[in-house]
Parts: sequence; C-alpha cells; structure tokens
Amino acid sequence: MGAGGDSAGTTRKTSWKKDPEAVQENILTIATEEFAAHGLAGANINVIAQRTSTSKRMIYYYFEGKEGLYMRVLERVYSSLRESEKALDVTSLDPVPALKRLTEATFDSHVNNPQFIRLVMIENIHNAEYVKKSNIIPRLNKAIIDKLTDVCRRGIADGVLRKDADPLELHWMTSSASFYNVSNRATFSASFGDSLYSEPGQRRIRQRVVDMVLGAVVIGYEPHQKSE
Amino acid sequence: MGAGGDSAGTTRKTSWKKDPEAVQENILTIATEEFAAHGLAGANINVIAQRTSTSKRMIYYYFEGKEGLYMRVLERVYSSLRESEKALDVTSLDPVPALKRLTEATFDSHVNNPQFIRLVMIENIHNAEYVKKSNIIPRLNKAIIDKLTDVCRRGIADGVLRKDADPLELHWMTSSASFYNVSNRATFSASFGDSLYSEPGQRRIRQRVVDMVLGAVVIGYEPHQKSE
DNA sequence: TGACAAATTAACCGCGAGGTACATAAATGC
DNA sequence: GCATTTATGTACCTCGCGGTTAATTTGTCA
Repeated sequence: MGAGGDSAGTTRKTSWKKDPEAVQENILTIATEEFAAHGLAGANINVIAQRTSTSKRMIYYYFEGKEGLYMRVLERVYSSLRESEKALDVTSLDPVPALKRLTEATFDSHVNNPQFIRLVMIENIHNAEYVKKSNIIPRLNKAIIDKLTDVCRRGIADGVLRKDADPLELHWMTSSASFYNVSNRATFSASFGDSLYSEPGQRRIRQRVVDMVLGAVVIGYEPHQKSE
Repeated sequence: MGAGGDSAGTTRKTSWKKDPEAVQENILTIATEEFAAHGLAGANINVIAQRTSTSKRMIYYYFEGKEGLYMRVLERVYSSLRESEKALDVTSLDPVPALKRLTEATFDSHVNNPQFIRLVMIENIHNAEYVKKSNIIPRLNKAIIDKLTDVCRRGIADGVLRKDADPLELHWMTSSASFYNVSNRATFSASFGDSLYSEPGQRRIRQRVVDMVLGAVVIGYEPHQKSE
C-alpha cells in the first residue's frame, strides 16, 4: 500500500522552483512568530507548516525537528538584535553622553524587538538550555560590553564617572529596566493600569531609566525633572 | 464492556479517608511546581496527577481541567507573595529609610519566590490572559502601592523627596530590577558569566538597585560606594 | 440501617501533534 | 540525454495527553 495516492482527483502541485535559501528564510520567519507567540511547547509544527509557503516535510528536511527549528530561530533573533546594537557608534561621544545614548538605545531596541524579548523569556523558562547549547550566541554579546568598557575607562580617566563604575553592572542595570518594560507589560498593566504604557508614560519611563543608570555612576548627576 | 475491570487480580485501593481540603492543597502544591517548571502548555496533567497523592480524576473534580488548575495556582502564588509584602510595616520609619526598606524587601521577596516569578513570566507569555480573568488578583496589588503612596506623601512634605516622586513609577523601578534579577538569571549568566549571581555579586546588585531607586527620587542622594 | 450525597478510584477514549515513508520533480554533471 | 543528487509534496502513522465514564467507597442524617 504505497503512499502516493495519485489516482484520480489528487491535484498534486506539479511544478515548483528550487530555492533552499528562501524556503528556510520563510520557515524561520513564520516559526519566529509562532514560537514567540506560544512558546516552545505551545507552538504547533502543523500550524507553522501551514503558514509557510512550503510543507511540513521541509521543516524536518532543513531543521530536523521542533527543537532544531526553535534553536535556529533563537540564534537568528539574537544575531539580528546584537547586529543592530553594533551599528551604534559612541566612541566619538564624551563618556556621559555616550552612556546616555547607550542606555536610550538599549531601551528603544527592546521596545522595538518584542519578539526577541518573548523568545528570551521563553528561553529563561527553559533555563537557557538552548542558548547554552548554541555556539554562536555567547560570542555575540561581547560587543555591547566592549562599548561599555570603553565608556567606563574614559569616564573614570576623565573623572566624570565613579571609580567603581562597572561595565557589566551597567549593562545589567540598563537591561533590567529595558527588558522588564516590555516583558512584563501585560501583567503590570493588568495589575496597575496602563498609564505607564501610554505614549507620555513611556517617555517618562525612558527618562527615568536614564536617570537611574546615570545617577548610579555619574559623579554629581542631577536627575531630569519632570515638567509640571 | 464495562469499565470496572474488577475481575481477577485488580488491586483497587480499598480504603481511604475523606479530606477534600488536603487533597486540593496537595494538588495545588504539585501543580505549582509543574506549571512553574514547564509552563501551561509544557506541564503535563498525567505527571501532576502521578506526583500527587491522589488521582487525575480529582484534578478534574476540583479544578475542572488544566486551565482551571493553572488559574488557581496563579491566584495562590499571587496571594502568598502579596500577603508577605503586607506584613512589612514602614509607617514607623522616616520616608527615606522606609523607601530603602521597601526596595530591599521587594528585591529579597523576588529572590525568595522564584516560582512566583516563573509563573508571572509564563503569564506574560500568555499576555496576562488569566490574571485578567481572575477576580482576586487585581485587588491584591493595592497594598504595595498604598505603602509607596504614604512614603511619597510624607517624603515630599518633609522635603526629602523630589516633588515629582511617583508611587507607581517607584514600584515599577523596584520591580523591574528585582524581577529581572530572578527572571533572566539563566540567559544573563549564559551570556555574561555568573559573576553577578555569586553571593557577593548579588549583594552588590542589591545595593545598586537601592542606589538607582533612591537616586531617582531622594534629593541629594549619595550612592553607596563599593569598598575596595 | 439504609437511602443519599460527597469523595475517590481505575479504566478507557479520541484526537491532535510530532515525526516518517515514499514517490517524484528540479537541478547538476558527465 | 542519462545517472545522481538535491529539494519538494502527499499521505500516513503512532502515541501521548487532556479529558471522560462508570463504578465504588465513605460519611451523614432520618
């Protein structure tokens, strides 16, 4: 009993182009949406397949299963975000403006990449199992730390930053606020209303984050005062 | 073909006590662990049932399905955390020490309730669908805001806090750092090493969080200097 | 003590979702 | 132009998991 039921009315697609790159890209794009939306266990291979312009078979052909696909999705969105971070040049700015700029850029890039945030949340649910397995992800994170290291070095030398200013701690501080702002929006709004997520609310929060970070390392920093 | 296969060797448990409360508690405890560990889609009812001291049927008897169980789990951990927050009295402290105390308490309670954190993460993946459905959760969050409101009022009156100090923003700031500290530990460590999660690392971070929050609203606040 | 409700057990079920087998069309290269 | 490899489509299989059915015990109250 062969599988090929090509008797009678089966309209098998009878012509197609070979385009492996595009097929993989297409699968990854859809899969990113689905994994970001529903998580690893929650996402459905059949649904992903149906939404692509190809078939389920291709997912297994190129990515060998759900976990393989998930991992490639993860690596792809990490690369994309870190690549966009790399584009920002702050070597030409003085230390304090540079730090301000980096903080704002981090805040904005988190707001603009909700899929990245969601995938990282999901990955944390899985105790970073797949990030750890990846060979490429750890390497990607060097860039942002290098930038902060440069800023700290110059800032401390110039006497504008505290001597204990630490690049990793700075990255932790900017990331925590920026990440939480996106990751916990749903529960925070449900619990406390969405006033902080209105357009002016987000502007205020963004300013607060800058104030917090700069306030922690800039000598004699005066927080921005809300206009009233 | 009746279900009761009581012919021959079936060893049906022939004696048990009625104890509805304990049975539900037992189910909820195990379910909390499983949902926190694997998420809503990832958790397995059969596994939960097996780990309890009762049977799967009881889960459906008391909680009518996976989602019902999940929701009760969610409400239970929210209650427990908010209840423990309520215990902290800061009305007898001056505004600034009170704020410091509240920040530290928030930081600590997050560290000490990783299951709560994970369930909130999961809930955010689901866009807070179940938090919104719950009648009891929104009510719980009032307590912490009330405390901060009191602190702000007194602090502004005393002239030690900036006039634009805002309870909700303060809660956002303390929460963001405290939450991220636990929620993103796995990916952060995988990417940047676990130096911030060593015992002294955590002490430093905790101090930094206090500095950030107080630095943002306390007039003339001088951050704590790391001893070197 | 025996009807009745509440609590509990064990066995079963359907289907959905991850994964595979098989056939075959498109490119490649000699 | 024919053999081989690469890429693709269709049909299918299996079993895990959420949910259910039916029976049985425990307690309660006339």
